[in-house]
Amino acid sequence: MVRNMVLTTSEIDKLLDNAKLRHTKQRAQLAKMLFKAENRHFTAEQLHKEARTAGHTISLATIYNTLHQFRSAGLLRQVIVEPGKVYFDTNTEPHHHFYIEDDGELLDVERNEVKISTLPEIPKNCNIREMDVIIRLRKK
Amino acid sequence: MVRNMVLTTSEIDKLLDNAKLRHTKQRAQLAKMLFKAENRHFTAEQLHKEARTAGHTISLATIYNTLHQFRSAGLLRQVIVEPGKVYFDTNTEPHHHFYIEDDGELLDVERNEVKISTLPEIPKNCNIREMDVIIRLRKK
DNA sequence: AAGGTTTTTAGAACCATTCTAAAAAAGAAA
DNA sequence: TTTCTTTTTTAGAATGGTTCTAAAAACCTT
Ligand SMILES: [Mn+2]
Ligand SMILES: [Mn+2]
Ligand SMILES: [Zn+2]
Ligand SMILES: [Zn+2]
Repeated sequence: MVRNMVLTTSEIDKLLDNAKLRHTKQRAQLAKMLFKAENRHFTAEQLHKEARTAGHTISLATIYNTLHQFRSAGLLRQVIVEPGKVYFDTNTEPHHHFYIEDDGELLDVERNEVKISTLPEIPKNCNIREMDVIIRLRKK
Repeated sequence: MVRNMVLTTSEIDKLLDNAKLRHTKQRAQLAKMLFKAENRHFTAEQLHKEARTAGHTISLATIYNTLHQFRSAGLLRQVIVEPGKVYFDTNTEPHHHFYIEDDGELLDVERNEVKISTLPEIPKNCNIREMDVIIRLRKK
């Protein structure tokens, strides 16, 4: 998918088709807000506020529904760094995070920026699903 | 602190003294439940249920109060791996975790079992507070 | 346009956690 | 021990992010 600019209408159509989701006003608006050049980390409520500010009429329930649908389609992933709050991430490549605790900001760390040379033995009967590295930061 | 057995009454006294907490029945009961030979990972509600089962009369509010006090005293740390739920950990050494997603179980990974040879550049004006590695597992 | 299906929505429900404020316990002073 | 002050415990209310419910709106096919 092209990602070096705002998506065109036909690119949004394609995105929703690929995700096997019907083309609705709300899904198109959210797709357009989310899938631009830069990756983003955000919560459902932040996105809701942003959509309303942009003049879109969309309920919080639809934000949640759509985010989960995008996630099932592999367009978003979740990041858990704080109790009682879920971040969504447009970067679906395996990667890691800085978390600036002072203001709740997440920053990407490319996978190759953290070189892990030794791994512990995995418990029997288990497979690795994912490995998260979270580097928690405080501002000086 | 001795940790290769159940704590004696005087060891619990010492633990509460060090934490600058008054010696109450509830705090002593919880300390005795928590600080044994093996480290534990648990939620507040799990601990509440366990305390009631052991015949102790203690409210959930006191469980939360005490866990936070123990944490401030450096006797416990929190682990965040799932939305809407906080795990407490009696292992306060820097270390990492396996998280078995199927049954919500946390397992310790010693710090030296994960060798990290390259770290990304830390954003300006920030210091590392902590680094968490969570290896998410699924049962075969 | 009609009919059947999916989506959106407002508001209720949920649930782990925190808060409130009153009763109980602890400690100090006498 | 009695009294006084401070801290702790507690039941239950409140909170807040998320999910659920079920009815209205939008969508798609015929
Ligand atoms: Mn939020
Ligand atoms: Mn719990
Ligand atoms: Zn990211
Ligand atoms: Zn641990």
